[in-house]
Amino acid sequence: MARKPAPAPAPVARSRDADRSQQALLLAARDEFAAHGLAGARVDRIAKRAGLNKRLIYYYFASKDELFLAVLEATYADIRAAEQQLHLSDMAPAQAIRRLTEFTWNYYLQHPEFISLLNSANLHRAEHLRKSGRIRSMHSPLIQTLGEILERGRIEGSLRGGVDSVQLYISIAALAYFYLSNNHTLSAIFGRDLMGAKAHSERLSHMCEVILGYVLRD
Amino acid sequence: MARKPAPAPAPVARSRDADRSQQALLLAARDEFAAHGLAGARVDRIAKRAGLNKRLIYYYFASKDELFLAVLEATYADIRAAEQQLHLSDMAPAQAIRRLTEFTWNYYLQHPEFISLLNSANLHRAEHLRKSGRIRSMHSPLIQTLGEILERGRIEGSLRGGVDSVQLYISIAALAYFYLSNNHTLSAIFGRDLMGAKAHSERLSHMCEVILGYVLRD
DNA sequence: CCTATAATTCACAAGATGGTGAATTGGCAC
DNA sequence: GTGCCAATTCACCATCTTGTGAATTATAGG
Repeated sequence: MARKPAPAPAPVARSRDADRSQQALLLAARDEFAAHGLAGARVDRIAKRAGLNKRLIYYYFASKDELFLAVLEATYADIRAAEQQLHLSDMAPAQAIRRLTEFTWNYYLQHPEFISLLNSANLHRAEHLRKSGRIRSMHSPLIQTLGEILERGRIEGSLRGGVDSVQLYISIAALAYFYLSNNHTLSAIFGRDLMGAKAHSERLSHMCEVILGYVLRD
Repeated sequence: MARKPAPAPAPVARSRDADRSQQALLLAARDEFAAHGLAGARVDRIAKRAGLNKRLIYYYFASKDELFLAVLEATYADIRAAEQQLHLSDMAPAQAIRRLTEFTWNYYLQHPEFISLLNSANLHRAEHLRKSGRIRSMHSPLIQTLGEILERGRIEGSLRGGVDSVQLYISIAALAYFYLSNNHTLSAIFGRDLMGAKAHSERLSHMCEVILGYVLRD
């Protein structure tokens, strides 16, 4: 019955655990960077949020900027993993594009830190990303899949031809991202709540109409 | 020939000029905030860029945050002034919407600081704007104009019905804004230049196709 | 048990940063 | 020309911020 002590690393709770500490720092840093931007983020606050000594940030990540890069890498890894679950290639072309639109909207909605972090990365001209070989090798495979879907739809006659998959991908992302990223200024200007459940479902409907209205053959 | 000394304030170059100094600070601040964000911006650098003593920032604007607000207000005033020149009501509905799309694209393209400043404002949940009565009274009149255009098009049969003018306005802005705001991360991921002249004209074409494809009656 | 080393804590420094009180100077009205 | 006030300069501070050298402690392996 009783097995011998597992040779595989038994995840016994230790008071010292490098992996756990790094993960805690990464999570705390993600929240801090998302909330305040790179320059507004405070290293002390990250350590406090993680419940760890500030020195560990430099022990594991060397500097604030490298920690930021690590956060970005983890963030991209997360969305890529979620994209993997989509299986768009198994679906009818129009259906696949609707699915991608819905996925994009829901992912951004459920991961507001993703939007904020990307904004910070762009404020710094994506210099962190460009230095990261790890991210450059993480091109979204979605672009190729999307291209195949568009081609399939064109051949079978359900979709119009001449659609650039990169432009389309950017547009789908744009319609969701901008609404969520700029919701504070937009609702200040329009005096209209954009973040209620009803507003959200209306936005998604609108997005699908715009995107499908564009790709569907007349 | 020679007129008498103008009774109106002769804009003789004075070594001391409150208006000129405020304007210089505002411009320098706009560039600094756009380049580094609110937290990343340095008050000393703003003064230096303006060629003025740092103390003047506090003399005229009281604090870094109030200076940021002043920059936002000026920025909004600028785009509102540009929008005034559009005269969309004089045009055929479809033409007006194309015009608005082109205007939006070109304005963002020519005013990258606008994008960066809005991102900073949103990072701070637009708290600056919400405190500013001056901006809350600056609702974009474009929304109403756009609503009228959509209605006009629906009646004459050139445009489809059931289009929400706020959703449409946000979508037009989104397609331009996201592309330009996120161009660094996007081109890092896609390995494709997005900021060349050709890429720009392709993007504008795509935007018009998407928007017009949506509003035009089939 | 003991030891080597990885993980963590501690105390601190060097410089930057937003902000301010008080002195100074230039221009305008008389 | 002179006096007044706004515009500008000067010197300075208190605090915050990233980062580090060295000491300490837990843990795994022998």
